[in-house]
Amino acid sequence: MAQPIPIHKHSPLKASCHQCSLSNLCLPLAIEENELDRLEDIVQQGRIFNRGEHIFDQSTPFRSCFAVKSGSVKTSIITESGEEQVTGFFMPGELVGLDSMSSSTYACTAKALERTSVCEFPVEKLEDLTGKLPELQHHMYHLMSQEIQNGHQLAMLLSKNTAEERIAALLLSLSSRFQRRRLSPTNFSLPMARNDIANFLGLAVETVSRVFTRFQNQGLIRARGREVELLDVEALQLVTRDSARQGC
Amino acid sequence: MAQPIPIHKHSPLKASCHQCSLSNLCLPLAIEENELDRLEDIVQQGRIFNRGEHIFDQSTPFRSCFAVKSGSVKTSIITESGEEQVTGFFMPGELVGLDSMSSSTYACTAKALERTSVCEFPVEKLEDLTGKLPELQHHMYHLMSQEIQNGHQLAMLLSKNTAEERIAALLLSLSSRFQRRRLSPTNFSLPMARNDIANFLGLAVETVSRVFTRFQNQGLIRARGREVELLDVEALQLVTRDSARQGC
DNA sequence: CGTCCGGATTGATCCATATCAAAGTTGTAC
DNA sequence: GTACAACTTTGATATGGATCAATCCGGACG
Repeated sequence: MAQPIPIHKHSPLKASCHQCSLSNLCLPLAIEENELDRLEDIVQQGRIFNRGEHIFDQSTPFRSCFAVKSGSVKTSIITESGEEQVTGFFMPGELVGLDSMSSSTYACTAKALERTSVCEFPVEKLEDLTGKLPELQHHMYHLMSQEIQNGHQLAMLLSKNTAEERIAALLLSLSSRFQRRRLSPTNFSLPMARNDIANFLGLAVETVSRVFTRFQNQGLIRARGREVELLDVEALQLVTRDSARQGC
Repeated sequence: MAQPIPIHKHSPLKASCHQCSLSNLCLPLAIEENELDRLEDIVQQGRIFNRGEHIFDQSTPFRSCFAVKSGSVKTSIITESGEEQVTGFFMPGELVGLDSMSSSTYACTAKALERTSVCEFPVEKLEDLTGKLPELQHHMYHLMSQEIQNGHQLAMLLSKNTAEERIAALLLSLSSRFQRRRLSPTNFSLPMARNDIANFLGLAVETVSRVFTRFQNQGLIRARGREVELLDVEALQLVTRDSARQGC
């Protein structure tokens, strides 16, 4: 019997960091061209997940970090009682799993929000490599530190800002992340449901919905379902700084 | 003219990680006895700050991480508008500044909550050293990852939990951190003001105060000013899991 | 082409916590 | 010991967003 060609699992198209369009965002960013092979030696490319599939969950033994190659990923913590707290959204070029480097199983659950492909970096090998490439080590510290800062930023949003401010901030964050990938910063499609936005921002779905329509009525955005157009970026930025204006 | 003896700055009592009582909590934790010298070579010990003094702020160029040796430290972000968001409290054995490793100036402001001494680890040297000691590198990843998780935990608390749950969680967190240092887990003195607690937990001071008295009336704690005694730890744990119970 | 179903929107009501206001308390400097 | 300043507590009121309850929409599928 002829084996069907195993598209994803066993054709690990080695050596494509070199030609990956995300090499200026992802880990290769920190590596000299001539050292890139060493990263390619440890990466497992091309794993694909359909919308809704888990890349890992809190019971999976922690082995690897994952770089999003295409699609998008939602991470969340599920409490004993089944409650979910969305902790982040990850877009192409971003690294998922850094929060788990202190645990034996993953610290969160990662789910593909759409058809998503990821590159897998086994941490043991990654740590070996960062021990040899100071630039890469530095970059890892950089990424982790940024993730800590993101957390603080989120905490700030949650504890001090109104629903409108939180949503404006999220839209602008997404916008700038699309822009980094040279996609339109004003015209994009949200990878996540209203529910996920609500959960992430500590709001009720209904509130998210209402704020979207309010923004729409004020001419700040145009939104139909997940399609969003930012009509007035400056005004949105003003919204996020409203808490600032209180002081004046 | 005889120079006065420069107590802190130039008598860097080299080599005291060896005999430091926190060596099982702090960075030495990850290092073999015989490699400990290499850490001591880069650490600057014994800097002392009085209550209210800044160890660094957001305009200070980022150079070093600081391990708390005694006392305690509050970190917070100050926004352009002067608003403060407390991002964490650090106790002896804990490392301050990990969130800044992606920036040229510190990402937050660190202030001594009481008379506090810290050990300074210049990051440049620290990165060199972690490149050579895989165990230490691993430990750095571990610490940073934990800080990310703390952030997620806090976000969860802020977005899903009531005032009582948040405060119970903080008390229990402090309790277990005192315990790690072999101090009483039920009888301690809060290093921070009600205001800082409120800010950290996204509450108004008045609410914090009210919850403290409510807990007291319920016989969960005894509190006079900053002195706290946890009378019923199990009940407090139940409080933090109240959100869980909703689901049953 | 209708039906069904999950997600999204809209409306009405309620509540936890903020906010405002005023004492009380503690520490500390003189 | 007195007095100021900073912190804490307590009370009364207001409100942003949660919650409850329909209804609406769009896409998958028979």
